[in-house]
Amino acid sequence: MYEPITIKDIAKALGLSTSTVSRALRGSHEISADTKKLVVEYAEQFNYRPNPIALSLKERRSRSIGVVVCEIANNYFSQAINGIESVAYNRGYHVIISQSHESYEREIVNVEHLASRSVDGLLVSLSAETDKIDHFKNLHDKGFPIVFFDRITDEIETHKVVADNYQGAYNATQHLIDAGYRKIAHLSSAAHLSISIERMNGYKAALADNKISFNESYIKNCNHGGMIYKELEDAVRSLINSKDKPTAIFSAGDKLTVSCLLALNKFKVKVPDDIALVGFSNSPLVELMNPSLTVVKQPAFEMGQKAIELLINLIESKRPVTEFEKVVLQTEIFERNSSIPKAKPKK
Amino acid sequence: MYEPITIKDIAKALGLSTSTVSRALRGSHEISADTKKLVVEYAEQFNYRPNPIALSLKERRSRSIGVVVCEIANNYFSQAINGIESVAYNRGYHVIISQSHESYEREIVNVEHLASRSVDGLLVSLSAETDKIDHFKNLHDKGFPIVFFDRITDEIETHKVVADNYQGAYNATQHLIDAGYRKIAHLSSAAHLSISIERMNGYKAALADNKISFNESYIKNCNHGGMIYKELEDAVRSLINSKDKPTAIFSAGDKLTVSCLLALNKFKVKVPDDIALVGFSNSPLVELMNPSLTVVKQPAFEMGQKAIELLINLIESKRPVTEFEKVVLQTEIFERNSSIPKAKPKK
DNA sequence: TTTTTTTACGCAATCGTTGCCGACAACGAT
DNA sequence: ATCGTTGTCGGCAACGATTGCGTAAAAAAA
Repeated sequence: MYEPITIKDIAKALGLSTSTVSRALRGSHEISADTKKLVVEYAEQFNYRPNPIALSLKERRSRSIGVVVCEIANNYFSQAINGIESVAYNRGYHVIISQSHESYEREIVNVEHLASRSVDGLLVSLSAETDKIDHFKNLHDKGFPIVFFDRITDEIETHKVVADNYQGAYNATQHLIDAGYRKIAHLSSAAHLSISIERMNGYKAALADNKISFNESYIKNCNHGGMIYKELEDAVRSLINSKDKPTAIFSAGDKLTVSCLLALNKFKVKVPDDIALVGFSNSPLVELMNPSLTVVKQPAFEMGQKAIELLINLIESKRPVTEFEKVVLQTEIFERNSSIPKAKPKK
Repeated sequence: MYEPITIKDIAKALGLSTSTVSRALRGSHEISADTKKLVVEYAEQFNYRPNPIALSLKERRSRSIGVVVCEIANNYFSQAINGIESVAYNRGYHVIISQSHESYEREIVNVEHLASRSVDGLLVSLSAETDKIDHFKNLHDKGFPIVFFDRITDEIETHKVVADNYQGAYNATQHLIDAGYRKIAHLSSAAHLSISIERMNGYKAALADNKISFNESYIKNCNHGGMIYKELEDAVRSLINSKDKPTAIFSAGDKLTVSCLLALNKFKVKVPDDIALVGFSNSPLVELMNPSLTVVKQPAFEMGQKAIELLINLIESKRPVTEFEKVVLQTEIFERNSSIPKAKPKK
């Protein structure tokens, strides 16, 4: 079987003690040049690699961090993970990814699994189902390093990284208004999520600034964040069948935006002629869609980078950190065909 | 700071030895019911969790497996990873994902990093740049468990999981031929990859079976698997500018297919009127594209599941395994608008 | 009562590595 | 010749958990 060489093997082969070998390998000044050379060459020849598990046990840290997201098959998260990885790699950390699939139960299980000493810290974006956060609070109270990104919570004081969801939603809504749409529905994920609240506020503010009254029946929430297609389809159906049918939809999530277009196609609703569509999305493919989608894009890669930087700072900090940072990065809107200016009505 | 409770703490608090505590926790018959109850209740109260790192060191295994893929922001791989995760989770394994970004160097670094005793086995899909596989061979020769999936190699004898790329490519090509296209170009990833070879063979076989002569100039390879857009764009440009311009393109990869459509749009080539397009893709979004894409879809989730099952079997096998399995799963073709039957020419 | 068996627990080694302390030789200074 | 210093290196313990072996006390058998 696969039995890698250890420091003991080297010590035995060379007639030295393990401590001498260890020091020689780490270049300690207490070891003579001759011995060092001997040890280093032997180690190289037999391809010695220090056992990271033994090191973890000794140093009481694993040099790995856990990422808890709802889904990696989501452009926003896979881009964020790329950002996370790029920094983690350079700073000598492993990244362990776990998916909640928007389930509260699975999030708890994953967090427990990761936190029980196999990672040094956690990078978290809450699942859509999660409305209680005791599983994070307990860890955080014990001093376990956690950084939230994207879907954050106010109940825990720690570093946080988010996009400017308010402004992004405001811009999207304003863009629709500028294009001549006034009956704008809002399709969102679970209502309690931070991103949902902020985007909703941006949407409302844009309406208010344009003296458009807010219509409660235009708001549709999908509590499973679009994971369950039927939920989304029902929401879209009720919108297009409502008495005062909206002329545009602003959707607040990657999966929601795309699924919404799917549902509209299915219902033979023409976009943007019958209903315009603008949504949050990080997919590079929306440009190729029929019609090409106007989207608000989050700086996912940068958010991931910033989040893990903050986390590693927490982990490597000598004394307990009490001052926390909230990083807010700007979104960008890409205007395409799904929201081209509305033809003047009733001529 | 965060200092979790250990078996020693329990022993000290209860005036027992660590061995007694350990045995009590694992329900050994050598421990009296009273002592067991005492220990278990104390452990529960203080939320004791065994230190997985100490266990790893003792048992010489980490109960985690490494996944080496080119990119997780790719529908095929994120779906495959979901399959991997679903099985790993149930069998008590962690999954550590690393991305090569199609780079040979990074693949080597990642593999070394993972294999130096932080994972019990490896699930590998080769990067597009990889043409030497010594880094895997060395490990495999030492008895380190590896299972290849998707992009495999013939040079290492172990379990493998692939889609029926030959048949998938054959079907795609035949589909184009049935729709009236005969000048079919083939856009592929690096030529040496197993998937490229198999798909090329399927493509050639379909041409031959329909008595269409093979045209070398219709073959374009992107050695970076579509990671570098310009490479792909150059390939598409040279196809549409060639003397005997093809009327259809069969592309052999997720990123290639989508980028190809992007390039064709950019060059104002109408799909499918000017050039039809069929490609391998696992994106759920191709249905929404303009035009909706005809694709060959791989059973990614199932491939991931099967691959990790085989890997765990290897890891947990008592004696060295010498009989290896090659699992081949069928692809499925979804016919859409990018390959609708060609209008009769020259009327 | 004596011997044997059973019960219930502790001791110490182990996994691979590092930190601390002590040992011992060679050396120059006194 | 003695002392202190410096340069090299080994021994031991520790990180947290498991486990084979040993053994005291209690229970059962003689």
